[in-house]
Amino acid sequence: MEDMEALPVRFPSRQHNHSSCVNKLLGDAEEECRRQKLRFTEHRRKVLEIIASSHKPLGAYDILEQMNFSGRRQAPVVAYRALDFLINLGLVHRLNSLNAFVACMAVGEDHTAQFLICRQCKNVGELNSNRVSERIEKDAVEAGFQVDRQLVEIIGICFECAESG
Amino acid sequence: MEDMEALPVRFPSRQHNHSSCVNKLLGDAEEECRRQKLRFTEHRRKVLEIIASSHKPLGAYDILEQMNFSGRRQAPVVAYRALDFLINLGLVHRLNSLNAFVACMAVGEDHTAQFLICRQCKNVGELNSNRVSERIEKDAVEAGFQVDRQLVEIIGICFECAESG
DNA sequence: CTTTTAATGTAATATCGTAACAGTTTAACT
DNA sequence: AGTTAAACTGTTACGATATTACATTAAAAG
Repeated sequence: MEDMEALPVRFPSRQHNHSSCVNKLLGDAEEECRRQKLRFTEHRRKVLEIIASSHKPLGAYDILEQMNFSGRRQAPVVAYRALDFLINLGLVHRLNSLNAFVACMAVGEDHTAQFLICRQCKNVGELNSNRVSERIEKDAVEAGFQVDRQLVEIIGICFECAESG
Repeated sequence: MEDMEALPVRFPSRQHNHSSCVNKLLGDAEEECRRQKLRFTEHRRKVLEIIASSHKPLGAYDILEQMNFSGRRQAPVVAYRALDFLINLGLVHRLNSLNAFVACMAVGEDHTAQFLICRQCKNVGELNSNRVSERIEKDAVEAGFQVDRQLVEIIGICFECAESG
């Protein structure tokens, strides 16, 4: 028997308002850092803000370009350090097939994620299907493998691009 | 009701014989190229041979190191060109989380693959679970996404490593 | 046997990511 | 407050991964 619950999925629609995403995410980050007694420093805030302002994945060097605080160019390591922190907190995800980063769309929900990458508009959505993650877990175990982590990236065409040809 | 067929999975055991893998794969490659009227050149053969001789994923530069034909070092692009060719033929897979390449273990079976990456011994196995790929396909479609390609990498501990501590 | 297509050789360069280490800030503890 | 330990930052240098561009050669198709 199929599970009939609605499938949690977030795919950014074309005209949706980024600034509310950004604010929500910054708020979540602050709260999470307070809870875990971690420091939400300027670099970290800035990087999160940059990533959250785009639903297209950004490379580390794209992010760097937007970090020129006082005309001064930051060293790559600055971006990577902030990214590592944000990824560990679960606020940012890394897309391995693109060497790029996106903001998490389901912060704090203790979710597994599968990424939906539209090869036309380049937007990235997040599918949070427990059915998928459980299926992978079960089959891996059946094959004698102990799973730590799943990386699932799905390349294709999003709803809006399919409609508009 | 669950599908009770055996789950196709290939994980290289520690003492298995590489040279038979290599020979099988080279044979498959030749046949496939004949069928598709493609050229199985020296570079391509050599790269496939190198990759097939290892069940640990190899980086492009690892492969290059083993391509020094006449003491002469090849340019990176030589390896990448051969890799592209072999990947398109389905003889080699790319592991995005490692920037590395492994030989396909199920050539010609028209399979989808999920990769099992042991973080201890670094060996990589191939799980060919239609249940997984169909679950992903279904859920993505339900989420309004048209799937072209799935990239699934599973990080964990393989059977042999789990046993031997 | 010539035309066209595919593959190679070669150099240069772009892109992505990390190591190492000195200096500074912050938190925690007398 | 003053001291210590831990975390963060600044800076330089470098390593690893991957692609572009273009001239040349080899193979297949006509």
